[in-house]
Amino acid sequence: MTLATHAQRPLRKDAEQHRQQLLTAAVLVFNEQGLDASVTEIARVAGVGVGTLYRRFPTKEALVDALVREILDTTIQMARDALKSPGGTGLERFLEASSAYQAEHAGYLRRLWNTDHEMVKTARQLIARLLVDAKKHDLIRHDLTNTDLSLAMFSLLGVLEATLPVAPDAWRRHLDLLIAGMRPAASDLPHRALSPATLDKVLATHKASLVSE
Amino acid sequence: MTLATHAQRPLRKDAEQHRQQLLTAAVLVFNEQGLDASVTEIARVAGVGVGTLYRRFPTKEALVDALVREILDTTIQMARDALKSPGGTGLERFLEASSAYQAEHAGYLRRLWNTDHEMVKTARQLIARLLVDAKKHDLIRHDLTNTDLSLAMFSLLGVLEATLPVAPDAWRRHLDLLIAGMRPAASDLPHRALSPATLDKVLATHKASLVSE
DNA sequence: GTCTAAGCGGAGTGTTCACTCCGTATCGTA
DNA sequence: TACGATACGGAGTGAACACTCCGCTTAGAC
Repeated sequence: MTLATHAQRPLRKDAEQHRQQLLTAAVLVFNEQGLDASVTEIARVAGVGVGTLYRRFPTKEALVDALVREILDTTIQMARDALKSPGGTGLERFLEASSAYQAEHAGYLRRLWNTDHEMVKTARQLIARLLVDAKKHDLIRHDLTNTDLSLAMFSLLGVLEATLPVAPDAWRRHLDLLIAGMRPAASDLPHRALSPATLDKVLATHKASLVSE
Repeated sequence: MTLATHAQRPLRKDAEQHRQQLLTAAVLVFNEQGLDASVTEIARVAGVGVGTLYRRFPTKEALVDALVREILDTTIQMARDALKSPGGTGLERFLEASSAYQAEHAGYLRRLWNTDHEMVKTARQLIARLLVDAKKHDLIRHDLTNTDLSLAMFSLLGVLEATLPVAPDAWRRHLDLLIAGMRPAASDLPHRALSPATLDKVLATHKASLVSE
């Protein structure tokens, strides 16, 4: 939860506390109002001035980035934990746990998979291992790919964004459906999966469009 | 494609033409830049002044509404056509056809299911009939509900929004997965489906949040 | 051809943001 | 306790946007 990332010299005690208050407030406000929430509002909720916010985070973008790192951090940890699950059940565990966690941060989830950071690569590699493991135990159909799982994430995001305020658990039912579709079956899925290279391009482009607007 | 909706007295010939140009331009621009695209840009692409745009559509919201009606109109027609399909295959046909069509209007799809208009009710009733028919022929699992289909729509929207510019067909693969999950299976989906009433509330709230921001 | 209701363009208006600047306050060391 | 480095607040700035207003233009009825 603390997510250090201290650069060089540690912050003064009060400054560090304000930094934490800002991060907490940002989570709260973004979840309530979405990414369009104003920085002024975040500062207000945190109980500090906008000046303080901007001394700690040079742009609004940087603030969101810090939150995203925090999510990625937790997600990676969840994937690592899931790898210890017996009998190839790790993937399903991970999908459920990470969705539940992400449901609490849906306000800025779109930024999650669109960062260049090493962390995204790490997360995707871990998930790939979960998929291999699940296939090995015949819990998941063999024609399912890593890119399919990425699409499934976007799909859950779409459901989350639509339902969260009113039906905070609706994503569970949808995940049920997705997992049912992932089970081994007599015939392969009709269309070809996205290539990893294409998916990378998707993520890169998506990021660009989020920034430009 | 023409979507009359003339109020009382017909528009002057040039005015009607400008109206069409504006609608066409709006589709183009919203698809390229999303709903945040500026009204000025739409007018520019249409080759008219902003004044003209505002004489035809009193607010930006009204312009989007006109586009949404156009999509709903087509979607309803597709559902009607699908009902004529033999052997309970109508639902799958409809899901594919309407997704393909909606992929060309992804820029403002979020507004689709959030209008109060009679058309949404009509569309949902038709889709419900498609579902009943598919179940009758044992093509779709019996514990699947209408609200599940709505969630599936949001899910596809999430995929579309993320992939469209780079991989315009990615949604097909995801739809494959969804449909695979909808097939009859030995056990029911673990979690309970959303009630229709809750879904209605979801849509209403979603709309409100779109307007306020 | 004339006349007028209908339509037009785009500068202007008010508002909302992200972000900056600087006079003041506080931390923490000696 | 004193003092410099660090941090603070929030008014101010410029840009972007939705929407309005009004002097000019044009369609189309006679």
